[in-house]
Amino acid sequence: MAKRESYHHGDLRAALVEAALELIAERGIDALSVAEAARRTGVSPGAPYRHFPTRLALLKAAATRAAELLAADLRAALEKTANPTEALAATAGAYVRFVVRHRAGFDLVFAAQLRPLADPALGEAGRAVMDVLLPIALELTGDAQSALDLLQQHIAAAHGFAVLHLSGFISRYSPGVDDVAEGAANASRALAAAARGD
Amino acid sequence: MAKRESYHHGDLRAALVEAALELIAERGIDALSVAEAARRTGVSPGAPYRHFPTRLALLKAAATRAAELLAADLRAALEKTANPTEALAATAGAYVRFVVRHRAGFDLVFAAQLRPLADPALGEAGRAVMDVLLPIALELTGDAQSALDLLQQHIAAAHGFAVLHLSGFISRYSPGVDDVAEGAANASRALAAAARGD
DNA sequence: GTCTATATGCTGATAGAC
DNA sequence: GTCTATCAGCATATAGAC
Repeated sequence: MAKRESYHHGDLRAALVEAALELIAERGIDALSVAEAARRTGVSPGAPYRHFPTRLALLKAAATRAAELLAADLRAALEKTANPTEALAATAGAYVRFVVRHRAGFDLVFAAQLRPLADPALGEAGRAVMDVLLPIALELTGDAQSALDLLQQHIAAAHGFAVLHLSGFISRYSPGVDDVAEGAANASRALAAAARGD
Repeated sequence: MAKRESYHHGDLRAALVEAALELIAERGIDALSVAEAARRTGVSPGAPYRHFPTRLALLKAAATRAAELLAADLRAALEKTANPTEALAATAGAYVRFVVRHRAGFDLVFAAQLRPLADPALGEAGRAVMDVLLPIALELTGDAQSALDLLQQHIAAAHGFAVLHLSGFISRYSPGVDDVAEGAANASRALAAAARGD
């Protein structure tokens, strides 16, 4: 359902969200600026306010889009994984790559600042991401509480690898993204093994 | 060795670093502003430039101080730990508490932005932190490479727990810092067990 | 209804004169 | 150290063109 191609853009809203994601990828969440997103989209500084009443609204839209992209990446990583442990490890690697590419992950999608529960689209997108991971953890642990615990550990480890790589700590030991992704995958294998009660 | 108590402060430099750490704790690393640090210290906006040529220099000094405080917290956590696994777990919990309190940890101390290797004081302070953790990992694994791998996993997991708690993700499942610290400690126990080759 | 042009009012990083 | 600029970047508001 494309818009009527009225002005310079058929869909300025979507273009702004894309620009916002690019900006976040380059300079981080805090550096997102409505003015800069407008500049990159080739519109005037006031134009975004037809679509987003405030900077926070644009950030929420970007977070929602990020969650959709993340869920897709995680689902893709799950194809051709043989067992639950390897499935979990695959999502760890995919998550690291996602965060390194977009400079954002669960921290953006679930940022308290965005009140994700108050925004239906964002809340739903976040839930969709969790829905990809929860069945894997459940399969590994059997009961719901242990599954949540494992998932927390798994996500925390992957997120830590990603952000510490970005800030430069991990990269002084393993320079490439591939190494970092593999490191996170190994951590998740270890956590899965422990959760299975080995 | 106090300065000569010339103007309003005996030691403006130290006061500014403290103010910088407070600001970071309240609003995050990106929000550190020289002007605000000056305001809190009760001096004019230009005063800090007598001690720090640039905002980045103040940030480096704050990172150095943070590393010293972190090393002290980790050492304190190690007292009365019975075995290497519990020692590792204890540092995970202490690290989470530190990051939650200061809104900064390894990401600040080793931030590539700060070129920690080019700053002797910061580089040394960062090394001191690692020197607290390395022996524990070595005791667990026996060889250096596995120790580094374990340490990476351990730090990444603890850091992930802390920052995801801060952004609001973890806190929707476990509200208190204590729970989060314990979650990180458990993750490190699992990682240690796997590294020991269970 | 969607945008452009432009302005307001703020905050910050520095610079220079005292 | 102080004070007083300078200059930039941003969020957001408004007026009017299409």
